[in-house]
Amino acid sequence: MSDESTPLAPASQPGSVAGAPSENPRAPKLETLLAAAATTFATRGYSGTSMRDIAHDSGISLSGIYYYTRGKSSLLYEIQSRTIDALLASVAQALSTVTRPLDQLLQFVENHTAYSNDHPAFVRVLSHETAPDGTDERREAVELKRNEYVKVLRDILDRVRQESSAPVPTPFACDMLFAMMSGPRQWGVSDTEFNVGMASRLIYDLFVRGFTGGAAAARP
Amino acid sequence: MSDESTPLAPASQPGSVAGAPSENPRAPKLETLLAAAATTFATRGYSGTSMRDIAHDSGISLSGIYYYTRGKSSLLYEIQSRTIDALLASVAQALSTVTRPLDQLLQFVENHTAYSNDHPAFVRVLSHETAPDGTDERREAVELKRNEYVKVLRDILDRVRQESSAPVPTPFACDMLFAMMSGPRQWGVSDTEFNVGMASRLIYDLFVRGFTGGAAAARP
DNA sequence: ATACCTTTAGAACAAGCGTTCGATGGTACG
DNA sequence: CGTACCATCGAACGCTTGTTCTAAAGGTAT
Repeated sequence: MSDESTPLAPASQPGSVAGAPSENPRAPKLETLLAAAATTFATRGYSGTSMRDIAHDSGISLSGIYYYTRGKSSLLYEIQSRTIDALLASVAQALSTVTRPLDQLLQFVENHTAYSNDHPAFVRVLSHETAPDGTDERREAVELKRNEYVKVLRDILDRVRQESSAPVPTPFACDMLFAMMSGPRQWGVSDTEFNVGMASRLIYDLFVRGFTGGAAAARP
Repeated sequence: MSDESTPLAPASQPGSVAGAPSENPRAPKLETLLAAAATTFATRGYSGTSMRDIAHDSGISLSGIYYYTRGKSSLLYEIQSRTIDALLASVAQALSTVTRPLDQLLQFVENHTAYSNDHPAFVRVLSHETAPDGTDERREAVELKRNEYVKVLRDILDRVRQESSAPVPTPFACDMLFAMMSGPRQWGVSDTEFNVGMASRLIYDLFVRGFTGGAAAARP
């Protein structure tokens, strides 16, 4: 059913870290293309974005895009896949430095908020957009890894709950926290701008005080 | 510039309340149409929804739609306009019953959560979708009323803050609370299903305990 | 039966869509 | 110089889009 004619690129790590570019010569332009596509997807939505829009925004000609990617839905998949991979990797590294549940929670919040602040378009596309093309094992793969990411937070919350006998059920609290962290804001875009550290600390404080019975605080 | 040839309908109240249908004879079918459009917009997105999709889902023929509405973007505007009007009306009524800030906050949360639960598609379209057609005074009208709705909550939070000397800035807290209330959840759809009252109470408790220093509770 | 108004739907339109094709210029190596 | 390969692009394809046109069916009053 599926034609895997062009190998097209094994895909390096997503975090836009300058690693070893010698492996795939056309990787850097792919990166540019994905960044432009992510921005346009994030602002206009997947269905609201045409390939001509992406061509215009990326500076690559319409037909030139197909030299780097297999099509529109592949662009979306690549963006989502790289983003969730990067989130999983960076949160794993962040969590390895602390052990106490509340400290791990703070690490998770800070890591997620920071990444969302650094790559807003990518995170927005990951959490808000979905390919309507349907029958795809690739979408399921992204879904799987996203559940993995959610499970990391849920496990942390479970441990926090055991320590402090929190009254709010864990899955529900998990949803609430993700909702708080998933900027940009939908309703009343607050004119006051915070730096990333301030915002993540506010979210952490607000949530932990509400989740546990008021006994907050964590200091690594 | 704008052609207002067809009067088309002064539009009754949105809450799908059976009032006096004698005023506009084609109102009931318009209601059906809007409901179908809202559901499809909510699931497939505005750009991802074709007029043929709406025709199929509503049971009205493609060209028949244009007898009831002026076009696709008018459908979106009508949905959003009616929804924000209904939200403003119902929250005004709910707030008139109580005076203490914390009680008003609880009323707001319960009202918004209940309405979102009763008309999920409409609220989702209101908060997530935007007409890309651009130059429209109608979009600005919706935006204005939405800001009005946000201001209601912000004012309540200001009063709560004055009473309890909360450490979190009000606009930020307002965004957080809206994020918590704006279901359906984006990340890890919690398998546990609550009834509406339980969910709104959980959100209220979680938020108030985090916003104020832990002194929660309100009982009307 | 005639005239009129409301409501519906099939057919068609131009514009825009994702995607493909063939051709072009540019290096690298014989 | 010639050949092969890589990167790139304009033009075009078939299809879907939102919208309009035209005609006809159903109902009621004359």
